[in-house]
Formats: sequence, structure tokens, C-alpha cells
Amino acid sequence: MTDAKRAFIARKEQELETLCRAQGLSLTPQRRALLDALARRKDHPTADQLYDALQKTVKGLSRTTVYRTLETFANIGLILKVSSQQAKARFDADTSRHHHISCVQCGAVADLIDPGFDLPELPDKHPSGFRIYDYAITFTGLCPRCQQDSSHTA
Amino acid sequence: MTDAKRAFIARKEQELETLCRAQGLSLTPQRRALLDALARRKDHPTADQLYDALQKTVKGLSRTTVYRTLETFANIGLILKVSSQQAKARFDADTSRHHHISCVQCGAVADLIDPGFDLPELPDKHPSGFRIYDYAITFTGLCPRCQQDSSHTA
DNA sequence: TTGCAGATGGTACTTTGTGTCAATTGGTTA
DNA sequence: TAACCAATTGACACAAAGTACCATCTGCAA
Ligand SMILES: [Zn+2]
Ligand SMILES: [Zn+2]
Ligand SMILES: [Zn+2]
Ligand SMILES: [Zn+2]
Repeated sequence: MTDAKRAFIARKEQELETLCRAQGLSLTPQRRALLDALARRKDHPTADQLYDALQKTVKGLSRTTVYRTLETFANIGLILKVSSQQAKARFDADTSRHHHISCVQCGAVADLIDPGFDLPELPDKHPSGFRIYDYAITFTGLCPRCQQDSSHTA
Repeated sequence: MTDAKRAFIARKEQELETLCRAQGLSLTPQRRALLDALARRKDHPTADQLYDALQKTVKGLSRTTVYRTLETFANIGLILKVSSQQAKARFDADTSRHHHISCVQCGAVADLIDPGFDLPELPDKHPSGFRIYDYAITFTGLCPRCQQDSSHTA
């Protein structure tokens, strides 16, 4: 693990404590474990993927709690809920503005580093009655694994 | 209905025939009805919304066919599958490059006209092993209806 | 017209996510 | 430190979104 990653995880733990205190939320072991697990991953896992990964180590962790906690984290801005090509929510501990590429075949999501274009201005007005909060650029394509899988079928 | 909309629907019907012939797909009444219904709508409906709207007029239309057909249409590039804040697929007969705003509360999706920024260049290389096909900019915010709903609660 | 590959409809099923509520626990107070 | 209480959790049932299967039906080409 790189120093940067270690620092990122520590910063997230700090942020968890700060935000929970500010919002009057309890610092439960489940919340710590979930945020830690998410912060260590770069693959934007789904709720069930996190549940599967944690139920072994966190005894008696329930699926309901995982879904609930991720929703709570997203609501207080501790993590991001990102949408993939597939219709299921994925989560990201990196809340800085960055963009994603999502595989049209398997739904895998990766960060786009060095996108090679200038970010558009965020118009905070309402073009069609909407009040705009934020935006995200999502690229679609084929992940390395699915490129292999389809190369010997098509 | 405007002339432009009438022309758009006619063009989509034409495109359906062309693409189906090219791909060896049958031109069934269900496919015609589904594409027509989608082309007439601007609200990026979900599969179930289209099913609900059509089962009255198209006798015996099955939910399975609606899901299957929309998937097929998206695969041949006749329509687009767009992702909203909520984890369910929405569909768009307008396949020209345009962008969307999605309500964080109810998941409604609208087209963004005159976004007020220059489109970034599409890097067709693979930054992290992905092969890039396309991109979309998705804004998030509150739709007019949800602005009203939340104004007298918060 | 006929034949058949491909499409449909119905059912059952899986996956993803939410509602409910009794039991538990974090965090504060005394 | 002990006790209290609101917040949280886990278990279960449930709802919504989407898929697999297969017998029947049909578009369309010969
Ligand atoms: Zn993939
Ligand atoms: Zn990310
Ligand atoms: Zn809304
Ligand atoms: Zn659109």
C-alpha cells in the first residue's frame, strides 16, 4: 500500500468522526468497518459486494445495515453514490470531483485519471425548472476483462 | 404536436425498419408500438412505465417483452439507456449527443438544452485499459415538483 | 402457402433495495 | 462508574426491478 493510500484512509476515518459528531450520529463498529472497507477499495463496489466482503470478518453484520449505512454516508456527503451502466448503486469513498468510466457489459466502474479535457463550467441556474446541484461525466466503454471475453466470441 | 416532433417520430420508425432489416430482426407490432410510444415521450420513461402505458392499448403485451425489446433497441443503437439517480434504467429515443439532469429525490430525468459549456473532446484511447465508446454528462438536482414538495417541509 | 428461425407471453425466479420492530448499544449524564 | 435513552442494529418480511425458461405463436422468406 502506498503512503498516499494510507493517508487517504486515515483522513476518511477522521472525516467519519467529524461528520458523525456534527450530525449527532453514533460511531458504531459497523460504520467504522464499512467506511474503512470502502476507503480501501478502488473498484466502486455495490452494497452487496461490501456485504459479502465484510460478513466474514464483522460477525453478525446484517445486509440491511450495509444498505442503510451506505445511504446515510451518502446523505451526509461522506461518500458518493455513483451510477453504472447496470441498474445498481455503486459507492465511492473519494468525494473529490473526478469522473468515471463504466463497462457497458459487466458494469465495472473505474476512475478516469487525466481525462484530457477541460471541465465545463457548472451552470447553477435551472434551465428547465431544475435546481442544479452538481454534475458528473460518465464515460462508457469496455473494461479490459470484457475486451478479452468478447474478442474470442465476436 | 409540433412538425419537428412528427418528423422525429417518422424518422425513428424509418430507422427501426432499416436497423431491423440490417440486423435480421423481425418487425413485430410490439416493437413498432414500443418505439412509437418511446419516441412520443420526452420524459425518459422506465421499462415498467412504458409497460403500464401500453398494456391498455396493445392487447396482451407482456412485461417480459417490454424489458427484452428495450434492451434489444439499446443494443442496436436505436435508443439510449440512460441512468438516473435511482437504480433503474430509463430509455431515450433521442440518440443524438445531448445531456441529462436527474432529480436526486424522485429520479425524474429531463434533457438539458443549451448547457452553456463547450463539449469536451472524446478521448477514444484507453486510460486504464478501458476502450472508450462514448460519454455523457449527467447533472443532478431537484426537479420543479420536488422543489415544491420540499419547500414546505424544510 | 408453407416452414422455420426468431419473437412472444406467462410463469417462476433472482437480484436489488426498503419497511418494520424488538433487542441491543453508543454516548451522555449523574 | 452506573444507569438511562435515543439511536442503531439484525432478522424477517416485503416490494420493485430485472432475468431465465419454455411452450406457443408469427414475421418473413422461399
Ligand atoms: Zn466489463
Ligand atoms: Zn471514483
Ligand atoms: Zn423530483
Ligand atoms: Zn434525453
